Amino acid sequence: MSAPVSKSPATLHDVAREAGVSLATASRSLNGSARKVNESYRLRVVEAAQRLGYTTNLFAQAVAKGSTTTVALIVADIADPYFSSIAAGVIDAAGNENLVVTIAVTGRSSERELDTVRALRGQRPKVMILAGSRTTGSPYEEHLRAELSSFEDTGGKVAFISQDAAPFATVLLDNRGGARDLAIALAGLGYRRVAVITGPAEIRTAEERLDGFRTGLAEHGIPLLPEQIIHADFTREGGYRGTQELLASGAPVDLIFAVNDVMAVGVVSALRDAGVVPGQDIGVAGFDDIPTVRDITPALSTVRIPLEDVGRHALRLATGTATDAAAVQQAVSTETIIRGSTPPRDATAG
Amino acid sequence: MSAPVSKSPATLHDVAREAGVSLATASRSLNGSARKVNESYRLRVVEAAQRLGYTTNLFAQAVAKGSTTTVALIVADIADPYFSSIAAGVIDAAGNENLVVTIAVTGRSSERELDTVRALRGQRPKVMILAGSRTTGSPYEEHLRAELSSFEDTGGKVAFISQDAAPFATVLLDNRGGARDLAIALAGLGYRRVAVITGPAEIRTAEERLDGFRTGLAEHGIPLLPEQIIHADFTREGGYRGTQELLASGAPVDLIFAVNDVMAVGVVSALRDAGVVPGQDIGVAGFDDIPTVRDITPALSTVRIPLEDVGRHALRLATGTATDAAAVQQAVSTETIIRGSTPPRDATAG
DNA sequence: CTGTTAGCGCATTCAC
DNA sequence: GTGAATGCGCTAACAG
Repeated sequence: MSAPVSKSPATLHDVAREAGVSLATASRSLNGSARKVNESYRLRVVEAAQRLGYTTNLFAQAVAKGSTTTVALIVADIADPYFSSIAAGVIDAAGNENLVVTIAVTGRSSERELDTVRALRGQRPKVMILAGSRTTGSPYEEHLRAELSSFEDTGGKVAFISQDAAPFATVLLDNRGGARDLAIALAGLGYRRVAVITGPAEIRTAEERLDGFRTGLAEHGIPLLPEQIIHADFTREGGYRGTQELLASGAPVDLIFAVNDVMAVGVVSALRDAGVVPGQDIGVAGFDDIPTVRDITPALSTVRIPLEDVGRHALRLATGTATDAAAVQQAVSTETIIRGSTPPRDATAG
Repeated sequence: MSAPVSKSPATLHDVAREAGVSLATASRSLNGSARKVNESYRLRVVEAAQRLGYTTNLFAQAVAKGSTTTVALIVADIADPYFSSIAAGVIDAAGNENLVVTIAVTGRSSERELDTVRALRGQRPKVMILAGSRTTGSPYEEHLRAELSSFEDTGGKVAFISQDAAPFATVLLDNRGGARDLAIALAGLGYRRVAVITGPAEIRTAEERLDGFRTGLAEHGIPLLPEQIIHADFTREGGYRGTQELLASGAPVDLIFAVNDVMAVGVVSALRDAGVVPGQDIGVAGFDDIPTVRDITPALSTVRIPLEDVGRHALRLATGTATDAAAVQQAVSTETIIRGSTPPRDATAG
């Protein structure tokens, strides 16, 4: 017994024949164009298509029209809530414009990022959105820019999320300002001996947040010495290990700022595992306001970034749907959020 | 001054001309085929391509070959860690086979799911992976199956994640068995008065877990009465509200089982907000073992599903890369994980 | 092994 | 308005 022969999908040609009209008429009545086809014909075509289970072959359409309906999104790690929230926003906005989004991950490797961009160009996406944070000093950065420029030269559009990546469109995250505001708020709560757990030095987002935080502290006359800064992976594990390292050093601390929430979550767990009560013995703050930080104990103080909006923004910026037509950069406002992880210091300190 | 004219991307034709060879030779040396082209020619072609910044137009390639390198992944909500973890697995496995994955979200609407599948068919993906859990009694289910069957008839392959969706390939999640084992473990710890916060009745995953849990309890002679079962949204908020409802009812409970971790997280927060200490006053357990449940307090007891593996599995199942060639269904083993949210009852109860 | 030619499925310009 | 013919970028026979 032979397996059922796999028929190939119905083509526009089939539909036209079934409806007894020409290929051209079928095309016109099914897919856009300056519609000027007799309603009765149109109906017959639509019905024939229905009967045959016809679906436009987007690839073929793309080849014929020379343009696609694809947007490529490149993230470091889709399982990271930071990126998955942004992805949700991008996908949502894309849906509104009838665009399909393909997602690729780089695992935070600049090399893979470059490879990915190159591979994705084969898709001839209408736009490419790079959500990973930029690194400094990577030998691939330059090639990446070249690749992206070439992509734009050939009709594509790219949008970055994070820091300024001129000449490309960018949804600017105010890392410095947000961190500065947070530092000021925290200083106002009475924290004085702070440590920062940051990411690898090449990650610009980490550096900017560290820098902004330092600035804010300085405004309150609080120093941030090199030994109070610990570099670790930009992940939950990084935050965890960084905290262990900090604790081991015996440095007196009343506050730990982790440059992103995912790390901060690791900080909180590490503290607890070490018998230190987060929020009580030591304050903890993060950055991003990912969904889970409301649910850990104590709830985490952080800097809110409207992640989904950022994703939506990026897409609209790239497709030119953004209301602010001229804007090639859109800054997103951040908001300091104080929760239980950083109670007023004078009230809780021993 | 005029804006730079957007050149169109270099075509294979351009490359061939630049290299002084025929179109066919260029094609052969650049993209696969049974390679048998003179090395010196190949080199010239490759260099020319490099010089022109040529990238294969995957769309055109797809049209010509009649097959694509796309896999479509359909999830309820990409920002939900359950789905984003699965997505990470799918993307990872896809990368190994040089496949690009496009993601679409349904927001848990069967109607949108159907629409999405239809739309995605236009992409002529090699495989379609449906990760959302199935619903029962939806008028769209039938249409969905028809659409998917038609998709398979025309050469596509579909894979489901969750419950049996014959005749389609499925990565089977042992919801019943996992929940049963959990119930048994929990009963063994001394819990007796349990409540379950489950999802909408149409969601099969929720029903299966509820059912399995009930079975496990029954084996210990513990009943699960209707009034001890609360239906809520399949989300964090659902868990939160369901708990409020439960608390308001005044029913005496020593354990709450939420049918998924995301809901369980809501349960824990609701308890805490109500002044009830989770894990101490009332035990809490979930299902899935999403990453964050390790980091909430107390850490959540749950049933572990290797989410990323599930994603990888699904892809391999669909592409036929699965080692177990004959398998059209792959069951994934679950593991009961007891953490701080369900300490031995006799030791903690007042 | 290389070049020529004919499609792939669709959009579109051009006559009718 | 409608249909026939051409081309999009590429692959796959097909000859040389």
